Amino acid sequence: MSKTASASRAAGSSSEARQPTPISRTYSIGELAKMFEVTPRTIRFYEQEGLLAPRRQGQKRIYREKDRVRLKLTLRGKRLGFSLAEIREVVMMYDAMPDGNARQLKRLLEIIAEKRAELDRQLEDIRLMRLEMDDVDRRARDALGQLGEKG
Amino acid sequence: MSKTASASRAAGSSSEARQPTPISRTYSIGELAKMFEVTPRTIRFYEQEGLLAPRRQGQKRIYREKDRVRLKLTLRGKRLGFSLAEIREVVMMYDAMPDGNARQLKRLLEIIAEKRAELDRQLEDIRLMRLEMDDVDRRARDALGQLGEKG
DNA sequence: GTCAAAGTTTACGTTAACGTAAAGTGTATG
DNA sequence: CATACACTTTACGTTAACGTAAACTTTGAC
Repeated sequence: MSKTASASRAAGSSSEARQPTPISRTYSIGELAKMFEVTPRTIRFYEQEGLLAPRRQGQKRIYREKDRVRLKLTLRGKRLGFSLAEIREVVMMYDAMPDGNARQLKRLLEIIAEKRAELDRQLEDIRLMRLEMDDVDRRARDALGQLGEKG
Repeated sequence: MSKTASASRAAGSSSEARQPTPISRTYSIGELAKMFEVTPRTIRFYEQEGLLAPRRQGQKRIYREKDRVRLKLTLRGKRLGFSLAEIREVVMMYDAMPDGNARQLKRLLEIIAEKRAELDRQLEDIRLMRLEMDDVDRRARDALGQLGEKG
């Protein structure tokens, strides 16, 4: 939010040989960190908070596609102002889904509905804030114009 | 964000006599607090952080329309995940506008552009998150349906 | 083998945004 | 006049989300 992080668009070379299993490669913590512009510390912290659960190869953490996706979703949630606790709630429910009982599933639907309502509120907030910024923008340009004329 | 604050819709009695100056009434800190569902402490804190500057009547803080609007904007910014420092930046620039020099005005326009870009990123994040939630929702309902059939 | 790079654990530090408690002031009301 | 209520200042406490430092292991390169 306050990071001014310009989204890094890594240009993939289009001449890569098709992988046999293009979906199931793994990542080190450093790779993920660079990929998402966070520190390894952050990723370990998310694990500690129950948001990630990478395999181990000896001592080292091995991240799979699923982990990468989870990290992506987590960071997206963060950008939208959700707390890690809130994000975990959704993520864990989602994982518990396949064998979930009716009560759990209904709870999940409830949570989803809540989050959706919050997103809707955010959309409205964004809309209003944009209007205000348009106004400020216009005034500033006007003022600049005035300065130019009589300057 | 994590407050589950249901927006309180205060039903205004429609039989109030028309105020002579309907726009320039004042508010106590408690009134504003209730109005926006925050504590007085929060409002005082925002003042301390340079986001509000109410008049005083003796020792007591007197808030005017302008202050109320500022508080509203501040809370909106917060809901969108902006820090108080970021919010202050915009608000103070805005206030310095009328007599602003060209450099300040351009700086303001820059800030506005940055914030706008951030809002756009948020819109995209919301869009993606919604898609994912739609998916989770559908799966959960399917699973519930299955349980109902073979239950 | 050794050196650098990347990884690990443990633990204390930091910042933002308030919460909470104590102690005092002002005023309207029974 | 006493009491209740809303307000004030001062100051220490708390939580989330990491940062940072220290000390150690693993691993590929030379």
